[in-house]
Amino acid sequence: MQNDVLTIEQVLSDWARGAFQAAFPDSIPDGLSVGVVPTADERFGDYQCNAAMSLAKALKKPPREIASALAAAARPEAVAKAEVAGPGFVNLFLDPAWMAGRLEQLGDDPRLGVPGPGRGRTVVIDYSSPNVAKPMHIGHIRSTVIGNALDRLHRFLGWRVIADNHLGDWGTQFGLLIMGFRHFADPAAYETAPIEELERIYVKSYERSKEDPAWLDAARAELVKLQQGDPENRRLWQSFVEHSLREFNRIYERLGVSFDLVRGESHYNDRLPGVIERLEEKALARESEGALVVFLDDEKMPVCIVRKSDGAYNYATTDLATVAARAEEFAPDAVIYVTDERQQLHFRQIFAIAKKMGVATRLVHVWFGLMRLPEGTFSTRQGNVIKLERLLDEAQTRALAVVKAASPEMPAEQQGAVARAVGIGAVKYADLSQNPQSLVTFTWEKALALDGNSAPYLQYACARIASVLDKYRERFPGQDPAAHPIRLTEPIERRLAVRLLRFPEAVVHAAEAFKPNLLADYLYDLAQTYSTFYQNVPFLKAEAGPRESRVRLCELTMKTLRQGLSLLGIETPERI
RNA sequence: GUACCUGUAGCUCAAUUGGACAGAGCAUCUGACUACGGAUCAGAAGGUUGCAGGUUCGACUCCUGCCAGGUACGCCA
Repeated sequence: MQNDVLTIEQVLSDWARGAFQAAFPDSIPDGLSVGVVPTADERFGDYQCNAAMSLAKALKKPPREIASALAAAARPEAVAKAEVAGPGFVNLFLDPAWMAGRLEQLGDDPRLGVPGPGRGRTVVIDYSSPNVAKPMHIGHIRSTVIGNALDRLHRFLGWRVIADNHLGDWGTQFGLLIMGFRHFADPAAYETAPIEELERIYVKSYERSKEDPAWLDAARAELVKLQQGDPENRRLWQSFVEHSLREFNRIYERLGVSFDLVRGESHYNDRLPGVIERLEEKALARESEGALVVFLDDEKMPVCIVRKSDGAYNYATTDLATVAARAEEFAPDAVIYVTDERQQLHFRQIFAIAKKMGVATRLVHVWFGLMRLPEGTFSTRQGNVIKLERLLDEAQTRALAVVKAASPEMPAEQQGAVARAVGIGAVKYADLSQNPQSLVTFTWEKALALDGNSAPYLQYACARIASVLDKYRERFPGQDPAAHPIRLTEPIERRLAVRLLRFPEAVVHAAEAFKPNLLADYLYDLAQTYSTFYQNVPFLKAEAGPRESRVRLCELTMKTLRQGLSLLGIETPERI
C-alpha cells in the first residue's frame, strides 16, 4: 500500500468510467461525472452508479439499457454482484470474501488504507489568529478547533502543512493600549493575569479617549511612534505580545494545538509599501477621496481600500503582503484561511486582487458561522463574553464528576487525566460534528454533551474495545487472533466491515470539502454500528474461529476510531 | 438599498453536492437473562424540508419571486 493507494470509491469509479467508455466509445460527454457513490440504504448494495440516467440524453438510449452495459461488464474482484434497479441505477455489492481479505490487510497498515494524495504538496493553513491583549473567548474556539482538524487531516494525507497563527498584533488599538499602560497599569496584575490587565487598561483608556480629545491625540501620537520604530513603544508592544502569547499557549496546550509559525500582522509591516508599489505599477490601484483604492467592478464587488487618506495602511494591505510573502517563501499549492463568516467579502476581495497581482496560488477561505448566545450576539461591550478558559474548566469539571461516579475505584490522578480528555474532547467534538458554516448558538448543555452524538460516546466505545482485548488476552493467553482469518457471517459483521473499509473515503472527503464534520459523522456511525455488533453478537463467548475473527474486527474498529479521533484532535484514553 | 449566508421532527443537527422511502442525537413512551464495561442496546412516536412557482426521469439540493433571521458593504481589524 504505497503511492497508488486508492479508496474503494475511486477504484469503482474508475472501473465504471472505463466500462462506459468501452461500451459507448467517443460518446461520453467530458464534464459528466461517471462515478460511484456509497448507497444510502444497504438494500441497494454498497455502492451505486447513477450515471446511466444522466447519460441517457447524450447517448439517446434508454437509461436501463445503458445501465445494463455496466452491469454486464467484467467486474473488479471486489464486486460480487452488479444489478440494474429502478430507472437506471446500478447497484454494486461487495464480495464478503474480498472484504475479509482487505480488512486483514488494513490490520497491518498503520494508515488503515488511507491514500496520500498530498505527497509532494504544500499547504499553508492560517487559523486561530486571536488578537493580542484580548482574551480568547468561546468565539475563538471554532477557528482553532476546525483549523487544527484541517491541519491534522492534511498532514495525514501527506501534505506538507504550515500551520500559521496570524496574530492580530498590529492595530490602532495599540496607541490606546500604550497610553493606558503608562497611566493605569498594575504591574503585579500584569504579571499574574496579563490579558485581563491589558483588557482592563484598554477599556479604561478607550473610555478616557471618548471624553478627552487630548488623550485620543496622545494615543494617536503613540501609535505613530510605535509604527516608526520608537524603541520605548516598541519594547512595550513586544511585552504585550509576549504576555498575551503566554496565555494563548496555555490554552493551546490544553487543546493540543500547535503551530509551525506564529507570525502576527506586524511581521509583514516592512512589505506594505512594496505592495502599494506593485499595485500602482500594475495600475490596479488609484486615488479616490484621498485614499488609495482598488476598484473591483468586474468582479461585482465594492472597492477595497489599500491605503487610508492619512497615509496609513490597513488590514487589506497586510493581507495582500501576507499572501505574497507566503507564496514566495513556501511556494504552497494552497493557502487556507479559517475565519468567521464576517470576513467573506474581505477575502473575496483579497483573493481577487492577489490574482490580479499575479499570485497563482489556490486561495481558500474556509468560513464558519458566528457563535451566538441564546440571547443574541455577544460582545465585550455587553459584557456577556464567555472566556474560553472558563468553558474548558467547566467541561473538565463536569467530566470529572461523571468519571468519579462511573469509575470510583480509579486513582484520582487517572480520573483527572480522563476528565481532561473527555471534557476537552466533548467541547471540540461539539464544534467539529456540525457543518462549519452553520451558525451556532452556544449552550452549555450542547457544548458539554456527554451522551448521544458526542466525543465521550466514541471514547467510551474505544475504552470498551480495549477492555475486550484485555479480557481476550487474559482468557486465551498466548493466542494470536491474527492467526485466524476474518469471516463475515452475521449481517451486522458485514455492516461493520463495510464501514471499516470506508474510513479512507471519509478522511479524503472531509479534507477535500474542508468539513471535519464529515469525518465526525463517519466515526459516529461506525461507533454506533460497533455498539450494535457488540451488544448482539457474542465474541469472547463464541467458539474458536469466529471468536478470533470478531476480536480482529474489534481491534480494527478501535484503531479506526482512534485514528479518526486523533485527526479531529481528540484523545482516546485506554479506560474512561 | 446591494451582496453573501441560514431556514429540515418539540429542541440541536445530518443528508455522500441532482438520486431510490429525508436520517441521527436530545427530550417523551415501551422493553433488554448481573452484561465481553448499562456513558450501552432493541423498539415506538415524531416531517407538506419557511412560502409560491419553475427546470427534469428524479429537487432539501439548481433557477425566479416573496417571508423571516444573520452578516458584510471607502478609510476598525
